[in-house]
Amino acid sequence: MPFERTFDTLFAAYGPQDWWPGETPFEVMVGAVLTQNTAWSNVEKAIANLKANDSLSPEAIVAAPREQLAAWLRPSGYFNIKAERLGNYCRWYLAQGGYQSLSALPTEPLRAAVLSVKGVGPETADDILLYAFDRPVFVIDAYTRRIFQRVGLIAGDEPYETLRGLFEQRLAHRSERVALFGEYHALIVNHAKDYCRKRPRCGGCCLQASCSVPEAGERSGRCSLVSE
DNA sequence: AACCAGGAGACAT
DNA sequence: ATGTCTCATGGT
Repeated sequence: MPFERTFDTLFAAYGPQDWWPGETPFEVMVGAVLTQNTAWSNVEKAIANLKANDSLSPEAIVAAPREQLAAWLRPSGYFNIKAERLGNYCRWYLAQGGYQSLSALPTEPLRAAVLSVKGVGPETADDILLYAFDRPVFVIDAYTRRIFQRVGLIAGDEPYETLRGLFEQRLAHRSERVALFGEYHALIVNHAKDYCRKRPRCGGCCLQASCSVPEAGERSGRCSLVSE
């Protein structure tokens, strides 16, 4: 059960992550779009701008002029593209009748619907499904590919859907899958932030026996999550 | 001062 | 199906 053992290793090292950062489902959705290829610290500033202008709602975002929205989103980078994508998402979201209405859909149809929004790809969609709609989908990001490639469990270049299916099936027997998947993805990202990013190019994979997650305060260990 | 961050779409091959 | 380019701010 390598997939479960990896989770146990990370959980033992870091404990519960209590993700996603965001006070409401809608804030989670906004964060999911804004964090595309972007550091979360930058996303926080953009969300703070929306809040400061009482515009963290689909209605306000749809009503805002593109220029205004782009200005608010500026700290999160790609602000013109993200203003467009966030606008697309909010118009779709309102047209579908909002959270309650969407919640009535089964997981796969809901996922297909979210994916139909231009600017929402598989990872963003799964962030939204998992953390805003509490659906048991496994999020595959660049870190996940890198870690499990180095552990030797995947090739690393499989299509997104292939990996999502693999992870979900290897963990299909577990209960509380929404909580498990949510913690798992959070732990992987946290591992990259709090450990790997501080030790770039250390030469191996942190999750192998020869490169285990160190005890708190320990400085040794090897990791190449941030690599080449 | 390069490097890269919790990707996705357009386009060519 | 599979590569390459673009988009952009901010921290290390």
